[in-house]
Amino acid sequence: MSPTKPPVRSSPADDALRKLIALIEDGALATGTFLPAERQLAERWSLSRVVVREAARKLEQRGLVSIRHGIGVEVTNNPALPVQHTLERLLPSDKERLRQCAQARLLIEPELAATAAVRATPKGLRALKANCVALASETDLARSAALDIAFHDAIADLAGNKVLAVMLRSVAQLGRLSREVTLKRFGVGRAHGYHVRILAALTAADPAAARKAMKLHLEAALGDLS
Amino acid sequence: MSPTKPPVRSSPADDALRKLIALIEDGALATGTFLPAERQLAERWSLSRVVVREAARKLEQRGLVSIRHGIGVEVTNNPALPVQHTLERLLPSDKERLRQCAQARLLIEPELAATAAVRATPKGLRALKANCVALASETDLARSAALDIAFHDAIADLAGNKVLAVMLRSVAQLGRLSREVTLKRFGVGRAHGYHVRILAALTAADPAAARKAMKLHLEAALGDLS
DNA sequence: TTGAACTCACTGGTAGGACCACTTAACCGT
DNA sequence: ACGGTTAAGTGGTCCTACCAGTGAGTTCAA
Repeated sequence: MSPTKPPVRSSPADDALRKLIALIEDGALATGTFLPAERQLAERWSLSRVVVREAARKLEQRGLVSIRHGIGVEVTNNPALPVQHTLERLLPSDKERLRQCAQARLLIEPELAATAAVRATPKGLRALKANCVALASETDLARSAALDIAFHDAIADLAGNKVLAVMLRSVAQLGRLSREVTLKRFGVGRAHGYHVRILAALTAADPAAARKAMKLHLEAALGDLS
Repeated sequence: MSPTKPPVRSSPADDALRKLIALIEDGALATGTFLPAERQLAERWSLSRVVVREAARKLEQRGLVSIRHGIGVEVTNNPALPVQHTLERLLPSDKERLRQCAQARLLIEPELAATAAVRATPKGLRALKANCVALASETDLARSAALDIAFHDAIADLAGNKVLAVMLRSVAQLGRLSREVTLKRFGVGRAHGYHVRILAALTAADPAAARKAMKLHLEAALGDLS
């Protein structure tokens, strides 16, 4: 009798998940802001709190939000997080994980740098330069590491390949602590020097030079691990 | 007074998640088998059904299991799945996603092939050969595509870098349908020819030849997209 | 005998209400 | 002005009942 039954496949949980994703991606919920409370969303959408909860959990697993007990659900939008989880599970040994991440970076990043050299925009270059300046005068270790990662992320974004960008971001964040060790041992000066050279190659729109500079940088930084 | 309070941070949900992960990774629950019913696990561990549920959902998001209404929770162990989700969300456009995945594969796979050439074991090579033989005589399109993906996955495993392997697996599965199109248009013959050449290079333990053969294979297959 | 429909006992999915645990900020007495 | 208390907000957990798919066994008619 009712031909609309079979075709529709929506379940309440899927609906809630989709709605939340839409809210976040449409910019209605910017990163750093908080989602409405679970109870509110449940009432507003006429759903039980359970389904809202599960939708939020899925978002958390996908790196879109961060759920904090007693605080709320914060929009983080870190697509690299699920990849990090996967790699941490697959490679429990810190040492081996870092080694393979290093290998991956050595393969991916020089190519990203080369691509970025030909696709860089003035705006992007200015941001990289600002990062370099900030790194030079930064004394706090954690912030230095964050700036370092941001520099590499920005280059990946400039290259325009989101697939490679999210992969790089994942492995880079996984090696975050080891990077702090390196920075502590050698200071930020060495990293800053390499960054400047990479930036120069990008500004000159010289792919070969960018590739080479990035390769040298990584080999120096990653060589410290052994 | 009680110094044991602050240090312990375990929450019921985390406990359940950890227990399930342990069960799966220790081999107590092989892939393809089913987890005990939610109600059973809840009673067995003296937890509410909610926390067991949430643990199962997290496992699903991480690609470890697949939850099916009315059936049960099946262990799948597909670490590439979360990465696929991420990429699908980041690149909604099929065309652009495939283009960037192709670029990523072109960068990663030749290097994996080269590494595999020097690290291949007799057992691994036999498996690859069996895959080649199966592909040659396979007529079903979907199964052919699956064999194709399996061939590339096996090479990634031989290379020994799980980071790159999971990345490759993700992008390869994302391009699964486009691959079926290619296979349909050109038949399995062409793909089989390339695979044979790659296998020969691996058997000869010749990294340069393996790299080149893989590069040719990808360029041929991916060129069909344009 | 065969086969199609039904029944029933599973599975996960949803609902609603009560309460626990954590955070924050406002409040109040010292 | 300070420090502890309180209260209201958040997510976290529990319980119980019920809804919704799935599959196997049963029944009964052709």
